[in-house]
Amino acid sequence: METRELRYFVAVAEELHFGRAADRLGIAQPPLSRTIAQLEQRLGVALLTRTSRKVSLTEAGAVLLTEGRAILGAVAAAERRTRTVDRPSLVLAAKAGGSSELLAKLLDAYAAEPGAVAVDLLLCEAHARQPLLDGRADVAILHEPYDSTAGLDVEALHTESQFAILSTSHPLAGAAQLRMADVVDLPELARWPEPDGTYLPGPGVEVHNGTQLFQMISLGRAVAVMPEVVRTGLLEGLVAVPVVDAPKVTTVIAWPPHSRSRAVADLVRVAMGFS
Amino acid sequence: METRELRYFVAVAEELHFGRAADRLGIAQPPLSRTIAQLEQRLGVALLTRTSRKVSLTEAGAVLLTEGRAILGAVAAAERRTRTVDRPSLVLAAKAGGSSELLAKLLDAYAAEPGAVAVDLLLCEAHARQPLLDGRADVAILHEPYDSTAGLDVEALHTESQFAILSTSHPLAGAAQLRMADVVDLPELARWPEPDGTYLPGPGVEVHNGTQLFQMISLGRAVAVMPEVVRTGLLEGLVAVPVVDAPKVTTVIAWPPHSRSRAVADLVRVAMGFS
DNA sequence: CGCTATCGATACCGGCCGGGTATCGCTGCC
DNA sequence: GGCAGCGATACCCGGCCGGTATCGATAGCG
Repeated sequence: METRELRYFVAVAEELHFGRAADRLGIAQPPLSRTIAQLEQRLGVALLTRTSRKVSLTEAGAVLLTEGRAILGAVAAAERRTRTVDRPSLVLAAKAGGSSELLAKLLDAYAAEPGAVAVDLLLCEAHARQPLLDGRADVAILHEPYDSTAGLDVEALHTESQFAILSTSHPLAGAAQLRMADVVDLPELARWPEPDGTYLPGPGVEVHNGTQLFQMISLGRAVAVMPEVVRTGLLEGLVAVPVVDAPKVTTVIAWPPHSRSRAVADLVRVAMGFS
Repeated sequence: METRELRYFVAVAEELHFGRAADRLGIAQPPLSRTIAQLEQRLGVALLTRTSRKVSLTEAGAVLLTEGRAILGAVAAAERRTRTVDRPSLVLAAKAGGSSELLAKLLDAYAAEPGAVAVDLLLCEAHARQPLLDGRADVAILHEPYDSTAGLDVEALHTESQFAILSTSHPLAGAAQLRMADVVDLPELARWPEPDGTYLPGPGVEVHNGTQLFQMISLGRAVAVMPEVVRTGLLEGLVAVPVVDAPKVTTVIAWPPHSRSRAVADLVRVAMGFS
C-alpha cells in the first residue's frame, strides 16, 4: 500500500464523492476511480459501496479511513522532523486561551535549564493534538478527557474539577453546586467542534472559540462546563458554579512516541517538576 | 514520501550497505541508489554519508529510520486490520512463559462475556509488542518497563517487585535480600535480545528464552532479575532472592490507538476488572 | 414514460518513472 | 600497482499514472 493510494482513498472517504475528491487532489476523476479499485482488489476487500448516485463507506473502509489518517499524519510528521533535525528548535502547541499561567511558568523554568533551545509557541484555536500528529509541533499541552491522547506519550501535570459557566441571570446561577444531570439537557449547552472542524448534530449552540463562547454566555444564549482555571478573570456578568460529578480535567504534556529530541525530554522533565 | 521510498531507505539504513539492501528488497542496486538520492533531494537533507567503503547514518537519517519503521509497521497493521474486519476475531499477544495464570483468568472471564468472540493466542518468544505494531495482534499483554509502550494505549493490570534468580550453589543464594548494585556487575548476568533480535555488546550471557535461561542458571552459568511470578513453579536447584531496589514490573494490557474493535474494548474492560 | 443531469466506470493514449544491464570512479588491501 | 569491493552514473525498456472521451446507470421531473 503506497501513501499515494492512502491519500486518494482518504480523500474519497471524506468527500464520499469521486469528482470532488479528484478536484481536491488536483487530478481527474478516472485515474482516481481506477486507483481505488486497484487498492480494493489488492486488499481483497470492498472499501466503498457505490451506486451511480451515492458513495458510502463499508466497515473495512471505515477502518482504513481511521488508520489511513493516522498514517498520513505520521508520514507528514516524519518528513518535517527529518527535515528540521539539524536546526534545533522546539514547537510547543497549546490551546489558545488555555492555562496561560502554567504555560508561562513552564517556559520560564525550561529557559533556565542548561542547554535550553528556543521554544516557539503554536497557539491553536481548536485541539492542540493535530499539530502534534502531523509534526508541526514537537510537544503539546492537552486536556484529558477533552483531547484524545491515543498514540501519544503523556505525563499528567495537573488535575482540576469543572464548573458550569452561566450568565448571572440564568435560572441556575444561584445554585451552590450543580450535577451533570442539571446541565446536559439544557438546550443552550455549548457544543465544540470535532477534531475535523465539523459539529455533531444535536441541540445546543455551536461555538468556535472562547471569546465567542463567553459572549454567548453573557447574552444568556449559551452555557458551558469548563475547568476551574477559567474562573480567574471571568467576565463581568458571568458566574462559575461547581459541577460536582463532572469528570475531572487533567492537563497533560504530550509528545510523539519515538521522540528522539533531547529538548523535548528536557521540557517534559521540567514540566513534571510542577506536579 | 511514498512507502516504497521508506521501505528502501529503512532497508539501506539497517544494512548500511546498498548491495545487501538491494538483495533484501529483491531489486538491483542502481535503482536503489537513485531512489535514496531522490528522497534525500526532496527532503533537502542528507540521510546517509557514503564513502565507497562505508555507509553510515546522519542524524536526520537516524530520525527517519525510527519514524519510518513505525510508519511501515502502521501500514502493515492497517492492511491487515482492513482485510480482516469482516471476520471478527481477536488475536492476543503475550510473552511465552509469562504470567499464564493471569492469562487463563482473563480468557475465561472474557469468554463468559455476552458477545465474546474467539480469542487466538499469539505466544511470542521475545517482545509481544512487535505483533501489535504490525497488526498481527489486536491486543497484547506487556510488561513495563521491559516492553516499551510508546504509541500504544495501555491499562495497568498488576504491579510486582523483582527477584534475583540464582542457582542454590551461587555465592549470593543465601542472602535474605539483594540490591541492584549486588547483581548488575555480575559477569554471568543474563542479557535479553533487543526488539530487533540483536544483542547489545557487553558482558553477560546471551539468552533466547526462558527454558534456556533456567537451564543456564541451574548450571551456575547465568543469573537473572525477574518479576515475582516466576517464583511459582521454580525448578529444583534454583532460588529467588528479593532485589529490594529493582524497578517494579507492571503488567499492562495494550492495544493500538484508534482501535475500533468492540471485542478489544470488551477484553480490556474485563481485564481492568482484575486490578 | 421518456428526457436530462449527474456521477462513477471504461476505453484508450502518451509521457514519465521505476527497474534492468553495463560501466565508471573511488578506496582500502595485499 | 594491481585488484576487489562498492556506490554512482549512463542508458534503455516497459509499465503505470494521469489525461480526454465516452458509456451506463439512476434519480428527478414534467
